[in-house]
Amino acid sequence: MQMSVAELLQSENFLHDVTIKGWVRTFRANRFIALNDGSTINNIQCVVDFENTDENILKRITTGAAVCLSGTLVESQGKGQRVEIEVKNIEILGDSNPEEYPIQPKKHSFEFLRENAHLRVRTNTFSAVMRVRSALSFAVHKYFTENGFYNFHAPIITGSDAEGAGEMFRVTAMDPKNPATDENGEIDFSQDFFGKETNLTVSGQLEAETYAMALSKVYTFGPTFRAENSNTTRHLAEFWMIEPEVAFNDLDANMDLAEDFIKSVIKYILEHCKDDLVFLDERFTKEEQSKPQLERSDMSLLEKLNFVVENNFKRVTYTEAIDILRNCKPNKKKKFQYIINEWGADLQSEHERFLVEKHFKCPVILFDYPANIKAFYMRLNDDGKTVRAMDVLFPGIGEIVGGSQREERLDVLKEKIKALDIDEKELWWYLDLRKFGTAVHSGFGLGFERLVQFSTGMGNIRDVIPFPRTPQNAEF
RNA sequence: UCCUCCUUAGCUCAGUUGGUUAGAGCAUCUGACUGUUAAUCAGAGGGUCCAAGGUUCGAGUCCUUGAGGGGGAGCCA
Repeated sequence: MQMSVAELLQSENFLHDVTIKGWVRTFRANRFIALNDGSTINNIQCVVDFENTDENILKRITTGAAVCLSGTLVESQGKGQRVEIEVKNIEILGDSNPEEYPIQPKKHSFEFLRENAHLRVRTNTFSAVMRVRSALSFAVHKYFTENGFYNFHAPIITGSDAEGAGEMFRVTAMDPKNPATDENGEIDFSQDFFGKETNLTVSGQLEAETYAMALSKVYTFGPTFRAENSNTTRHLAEFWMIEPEVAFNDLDANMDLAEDFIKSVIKYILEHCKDDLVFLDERFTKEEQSKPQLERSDMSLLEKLNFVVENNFKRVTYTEAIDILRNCKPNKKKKFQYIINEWGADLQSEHERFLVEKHFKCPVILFDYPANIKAFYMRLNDDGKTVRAMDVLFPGIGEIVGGSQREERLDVLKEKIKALDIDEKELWWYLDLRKFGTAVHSGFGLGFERLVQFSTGMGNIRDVIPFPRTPQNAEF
């Protein structure tokens, strides 16, 4: 009977004739194979009768080798594990030359493992992170499905350049050495594949709005591309974004949704990824201990996750936040790099961090931002100077959600578009939504990798996605 | 894009004020041992000190330029 490591470790009975396939993590004392198949963070100990085993086979049991073992699941004679496999037969499926295999049974730096991203998932940390990532992804679909949302696949290739969410990657089928040109020598996109200039999507929001205005509750969860030259621990050029959009929701309902959604998916992994989270919790604690005392987190990873699930996010208007910041110690003592003097200033990450990590000490939702620092589609408040925007700020990673109530009034939206010098014709279909059966509606974007970062305690966003794409890096 | 730090053995890292033959732990190989938990013990092999140029009697060490990487900032999710 072929079984996974996870199944065997949970087995209540001792079993004869079990077969298991996996990769060797360590081979100790010519006798003990620690075998892992990715089904769990834990290895199963497989005891080889080395005195009666061909020496040529024993030599091929090396770190990284793929093997098929069969034998009996028995109570372990040693400490450290409940059960183990008494091996009767060994088959080497795939050798792993120990002189060349980069993953050793020791601590590697994340930088080194990033260069070996095709092999790094064979380590405890990365396999744990990727299992949690998978569980979170499932929890996202589960939450929305159970709450009456329809999954909507937004296009990856987009023809509108009015999304305003940053630099885009151009999509073209033209020969870069010999592109079609018009009579002035300019590149003529009308001769390109789509007959117009096209890019990879930076957001599915505008398209999601169209679907929300028919299906009421929709969400997209897909790849998103930004050609920004961002070199930080929380930016990727290719990342996965979750964007719900709900007809008839105002900003309050939008904030309720964001908070309930985040709590729900974190609760899901707390219930379903216990072993992985316990491991990541220990890893996180060890890493924190190597940091200077001031920068250390005062909660463990599991404490942070439970805290988020059990406590309400603090909701504060931009105006209130400015008041708090203007009167806080670091501002008065000029400890901030950017001093907050007046209403209207854009908040820097040092200010967001202060509010979340020092002042409120919990997740914070900031809302009602000045109109001029936010996107054109956000609904203008009656005060004429703020918009119904909201950001969810998390400790350690900053902005995890950015969203808003959308401007549903045609005349107001048209004026905004005009003021920002955006070509109205580009957005004809977006404006149609306001012409035909317009309604209050809201939504937000949540960076999936930032959620995985928070959930796993990983410091660098490049370590929570299988193959990170960043400036100057698209290996694998 | 800006600021800052780093680049020495397969990996992680030491290397003093510029001074003879560049070190350690782990890994690998050889041998011993065998109920181990990143096994242990003994021995061996392993280096274009990121690259180019410069200062100097002498450069891993100082200077300049370049490349790659980390952290921070901006942009944002």
